[in-house]
Amino acid sequence: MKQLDEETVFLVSQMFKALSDPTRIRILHLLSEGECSVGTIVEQLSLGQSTVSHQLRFLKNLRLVKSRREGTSIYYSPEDEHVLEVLEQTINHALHE
Amino acid sequence: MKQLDEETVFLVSQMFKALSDPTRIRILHLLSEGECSVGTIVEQLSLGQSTVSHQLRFLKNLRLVKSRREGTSIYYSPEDEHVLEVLEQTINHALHE
DNA sequence: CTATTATATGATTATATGCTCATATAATAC
DNA sequence: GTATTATATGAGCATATAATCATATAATAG
Repeated sequence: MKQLDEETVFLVSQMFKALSDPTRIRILHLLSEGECSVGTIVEQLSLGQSTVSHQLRFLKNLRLVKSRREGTSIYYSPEDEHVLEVLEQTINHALHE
Repeated sequence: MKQLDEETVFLVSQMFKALSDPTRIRILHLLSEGECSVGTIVEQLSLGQSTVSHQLRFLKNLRLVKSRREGTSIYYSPEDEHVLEVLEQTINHALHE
């Protein structure tokens, strides 16, 4: 794997950009423990509703989370196993250093 | 591992921020194949000398690379095995999808 | 000492990012 | 239909980021 083509580098950078923001890290980490409605995320993480919605849209555009509607609530859960693994791996690494 | 403390989240976000920029990804990937002088990086990746120096400083501050001087040249190499693993893992993931 | 080569640094600028506020949409209850 | 609840979206703003340019530093050659 000598030279990286531009598209690959861009894709990889996008993946890591998703994980480079504290708010998104906290949301993904929470979702790694199980599906949550937007409201639950807002409560659990003490974030603004708008902030959470914006970040969820960001994560959904990258296909890192998926959602389903149930009545007036929308439930989110992780969609990309690899990214979740990398996140949890790195959290453990940070915790045990 | 229920709640993440603020410092851990910040550390993790910093790690991923380092990997979230195409230029830094290309530099780290190149270094993963072996030690390089600044000039070599500039040539191999067709980047500005100043750009490379700035990004190397960024990576060095996060202890992701180390350097040694040899005459007027300075040679850089990766320092954090874990981050390098995560990077190569994700590059492979991106390539094979 | 001066000149040359390699690298680092500071300032500037353009763009990207993330939050907040206000408003819009969607589903349900009445 | 209106009211309520849950979520999404657009605009604005403040801050962060990354590239470029010019200049500074460090090591060596002469």
